Amino acid sequence: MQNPSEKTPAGWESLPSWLLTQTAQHAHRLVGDAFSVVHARGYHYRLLATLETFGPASQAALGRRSGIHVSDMVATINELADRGLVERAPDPADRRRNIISLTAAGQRQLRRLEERLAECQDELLAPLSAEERQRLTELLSRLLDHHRRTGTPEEPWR
Amino acid sequence: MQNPSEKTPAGWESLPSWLLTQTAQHAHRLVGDAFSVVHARGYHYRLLATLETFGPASQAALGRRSGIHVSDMVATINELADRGLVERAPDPADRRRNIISLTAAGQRQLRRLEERLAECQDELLAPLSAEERQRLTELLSRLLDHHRRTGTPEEPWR
DNA sequence: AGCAAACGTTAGTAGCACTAACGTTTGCTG
DNA sequence: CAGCAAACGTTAGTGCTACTAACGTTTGCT
Repeated sequence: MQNPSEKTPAGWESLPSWLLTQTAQHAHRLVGDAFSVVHARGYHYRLLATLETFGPASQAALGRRSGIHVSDMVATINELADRGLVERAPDPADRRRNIISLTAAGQRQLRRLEERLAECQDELLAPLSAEERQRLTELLSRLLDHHRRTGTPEEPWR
Repeated sequence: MQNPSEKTPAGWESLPSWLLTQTAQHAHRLVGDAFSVVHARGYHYRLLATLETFGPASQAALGRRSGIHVSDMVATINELADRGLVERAPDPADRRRNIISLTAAGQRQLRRLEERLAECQDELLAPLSAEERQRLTELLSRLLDHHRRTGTPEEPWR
C-alpha cells in the first residue's frame, strides 16, 4: 500500500473487513517476497504441494484440489513445466486429459518453498504469543469454514 | 476461488498466512459484491470516507491519507468526478495542485456505502460471538500495527 | 538563478480470481 | 449404435488492489 506516512485514521480503520484484508495484504507481501527470490508465486507452491499430496493427476482434478481455476492452471503448469519442475504427459486412457506429475527438481523446489513459508508464518505472527497465535488460527478457521459452507451451497436444491 | 468441491486438504490449509488471505478473500468478495450493487469499489469508498474525514485536499494528500497510490488516485477521482460524487478544482494558491472536494451526492453515496459495509461486517463475523469478534479484532489490530511499523521504517537511518 | 522536490498524469506490471467461448474427446442414454 | 451432454484443455479477456517508471509542470529553497 505504498507509504501511508500520514497514517490513515479514517472511519474504516477498525472495521474487521479492513483489518482482515490489510493484514492479509501484509501476509501476501511477506509470502510473495519470500517466494519471488526463488522465482515462484502462490500458484506454483499450491500446485506443487497438491501434486505431492495427491500424486499425479489431470489438470482439472488438480484445479479442484488446489482451488486454482482451470484456466489459470494452464499457465501455472506451463511455467512449472518450462523449468522442469513438473511434467505434462497425455493420458493414454483418456485423450482429453493430461497427466501432470512432480519431478525430482519440483520436489526440491517445493522443499525450498515450504521452508520460506514457515519463516513467513513466524514473521507474520511475530507480535503474538503462542496462545494468541493459536487463538487467531482457531478464529480464522471458524470464519473460513463458515464462509466455505455458505459460499458454496453445492447444489443445495437437489 | 471458484468451487473447490473436492475440498483442498493439502499441507498449507492450516498455515496462518493461508487462513488470513483466504478469509480476507471472502471478506473482499462480500464487500465487493455489496459495493458493486451501487457501482462502487473499495477505492471509491476509501476516497469518499477520507474526504469526509479530512475535508477537501490535493490528490497527493488524499493519497497519503487513504493509502491509495497517487497514480490510482487519478483514475479513482476521474470515476467519482464523472458521476458528480466529487469535484476537482485547480488550487489557486498552487498551480501544481488540484483541490478535491466531496459533493452532496458524494456524501449520500458514502452513507449508502457505509450501510452496506456495516452489513458486511455482520455477515463476515456471523459464526463468532461478541467476545470472539472483539478478540479477533484486537489480534488483527496488533498484527497490522506491527507490520505497519516494521514495513515502513520511515527513513530509520537518519 | 538554478535545482531539487512535489504534483498530477499516463502507461505498464504483477498476483489472484473468474467468465466466456471454442474444439476435442468421452461416455451415457434412448 | 447414434446422438448428445458433459468433461477436458486452451485462449482471451475482465476486475480489483497494489506498485514502478517516466514525463512535464510548478514550487520553493539555497
